[in-house]
Amino acid sequence: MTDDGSNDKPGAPKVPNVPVAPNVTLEAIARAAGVSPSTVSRILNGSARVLPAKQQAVEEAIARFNYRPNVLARSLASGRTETIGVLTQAVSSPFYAEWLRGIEEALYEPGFTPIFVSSRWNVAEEKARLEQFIARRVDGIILLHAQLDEPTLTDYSRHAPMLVLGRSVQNSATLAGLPIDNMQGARDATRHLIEQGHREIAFIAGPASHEDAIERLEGYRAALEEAGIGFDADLVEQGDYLETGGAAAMERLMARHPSFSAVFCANDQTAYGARLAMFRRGVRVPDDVSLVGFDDLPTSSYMTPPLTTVRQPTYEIGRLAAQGIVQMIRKQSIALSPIPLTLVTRETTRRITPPVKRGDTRT
Amino acid sequence: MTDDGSNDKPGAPKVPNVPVAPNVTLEAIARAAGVSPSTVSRILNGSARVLPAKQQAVEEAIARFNYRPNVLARSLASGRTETIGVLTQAVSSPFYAEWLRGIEEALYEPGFTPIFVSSRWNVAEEKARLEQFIARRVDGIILLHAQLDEPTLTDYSRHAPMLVLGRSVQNSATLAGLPIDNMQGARDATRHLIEQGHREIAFIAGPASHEDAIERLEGYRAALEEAGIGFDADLVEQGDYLETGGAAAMERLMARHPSFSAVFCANDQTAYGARLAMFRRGVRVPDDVSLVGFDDLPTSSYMTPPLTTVRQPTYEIGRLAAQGIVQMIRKQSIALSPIPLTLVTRETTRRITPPVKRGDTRT
DNA sequence: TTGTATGCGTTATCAT
DNA sequence: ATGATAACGCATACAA
Repeated sequence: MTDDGSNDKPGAPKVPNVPVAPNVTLEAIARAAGVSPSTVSRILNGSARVLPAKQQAVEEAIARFNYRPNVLARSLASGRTETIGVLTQAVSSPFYAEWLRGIEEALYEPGFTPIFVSSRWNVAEEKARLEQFIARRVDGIILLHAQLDEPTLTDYSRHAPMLVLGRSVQNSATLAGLPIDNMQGARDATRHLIEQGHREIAFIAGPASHEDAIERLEGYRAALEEAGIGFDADLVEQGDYLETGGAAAMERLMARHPSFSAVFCANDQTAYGARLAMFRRGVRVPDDVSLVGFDDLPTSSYMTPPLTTVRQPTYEIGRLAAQGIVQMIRKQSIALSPIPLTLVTRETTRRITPPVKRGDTRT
Repeated sequence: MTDDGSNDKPGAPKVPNVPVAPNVTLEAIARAAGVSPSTVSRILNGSARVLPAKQQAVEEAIARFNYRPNVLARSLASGRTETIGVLTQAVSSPFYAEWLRGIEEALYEPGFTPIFVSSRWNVAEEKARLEQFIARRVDGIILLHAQLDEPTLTDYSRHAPMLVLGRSVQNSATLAGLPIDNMQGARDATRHLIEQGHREIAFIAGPASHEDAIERLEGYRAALEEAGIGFDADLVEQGDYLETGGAAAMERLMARHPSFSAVFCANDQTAYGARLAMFRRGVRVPDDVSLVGFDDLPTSSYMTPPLTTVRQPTYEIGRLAAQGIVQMIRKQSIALSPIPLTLVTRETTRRITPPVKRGDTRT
């Protein structure tokens, strides 16, 4: 294993011989310092007072051998892994990025390490990944948009406390949900359009299998109805939360029903696609058509023009989730209130009725 | 631990009682199936033939108890963790997203699990994370843009084989680099601009501390010089690889030296910022100024207009890296050739000289 | 083919 | 305060 012997590769330069000893054990440290393994363990964990002299000797030995405790052995013995399983639908989605960052940063201080995996929008894989977490004996689990049904989640939560983001569940000591108010966000966005004078407002929906996509559709519908405009199914096109779907939906919309003055997209990626489709057709935003997205991805403020959208405070949500799961692990009770979303008015929407009274038209 | 006893919370509905047994051990399975622990182990790992009868009995017991082997114990005993440490500079950067996806997917088949962490562009943290990997006894390590010096890397590679993406190192059995040809990519991009008739080509650089940022600057310079145009330091502004830096640099550029006809940005994010700055000033792209980025982020093809940029096949690089590290773990030799980059010509660049001869001007 | 015994590197429970 | 000693849950060399 530890042969640092003859390099048979001719011409391979001698690498500088740096002192990081492989596989030093706690026992070796104990021997070197002339104490018992337990003492070393105690010093490592600060779990008891030790004579300064021995403390010194041990610390010196640790430094000299560059000793690193074996996390596996430690976890096996202690029953704690200091590890949080984080399940996303897709690690690479720009939408999850900020969540992950929030989680990672907030987990750093209390000393937990996140393990990120993705289920690739696949329920079977979601289940497999959860079982992997359990097999790894994670101390807690954070789910981003779980698709599994609640009984199953409750079931898994018996192994480790679980926090589900973007979903409301029957809260217990080991299972909690942090709902996000998609309905309200979508309603606010639509209201904004209505206030700007828009009446024919198209909607490009997300996948019908997503709870939040449905909620956003409902928010759109609710705002329409409360304004007395009424919902027109003809103005709704199906997207898939991706740019390609947004572009395709927009094409269909323009072909079928070209009279709308505004489009509300179920998420920003969809809006990107829609924007491109309009650009191709020479439709100007916002001069000809107003455009609103949902999520406020980092790049949305750099679109041309910058996209008006509904902001999810994902980084903050991530932090909240991390703090929450740690509290659950420590068996402290937590109170999670639904996350409100806020409309960020940028430059893809425009008023199409004459401004009311002596309107001071600041956007 | 396993008290599923009285809920003291009044009104809490009885959750469906689902059968996932906590902490079943291999030994319990052995007992239930009437065989020895080793037999169970053998069946689990397929490490030896067993009588079909016993095989059946064991499998049935496993199913009945919903048994999941404890990964920690298994790893501690076997010395293998089936785990790959993946160090990024920032999990949330759109730039790393596709790499992670490639790595994750390619690691899936051989049965390895990636552990993603980020060092947040901090060398000290990079080191800390690496030591964490070692403490976790990962079987291999993939580094995305390591900042640590080569001797240190070589040192760490004694614990687990390491693969460094975007960098060339002295290859050995345990340390390998997969360089990316930034210089070539930048030169191609600049050449493209030159071929389009541009002479005054500005450059917004990346952070000087980044090797690849320097290479890109060199590529830009090389193309200029080989075309006899010559490098003009006055046309170079400092960016930071982020949108904000790109916007600020563009502002300075326009104020200081407004005569350029094209801008080449060290990465796409910088280009996004530059694009916005021009939009604000009413400078049209590509009519007034041509714009080229670097990286080809997923959203770049949805910019308005879609961004001409240098494409890094990140997903494929991720897959390559994953396959490579597995081979190194299996002590197979690998050959990594530098990754070539390709220019993706989209719509932010435009020819500013009359087309040569009967030019058929397809973009 | 199968079972027994030992080890993996810690933590934790005892005494002392 | 410190040191033996027994878990932790599994793999594996060895014996049968």
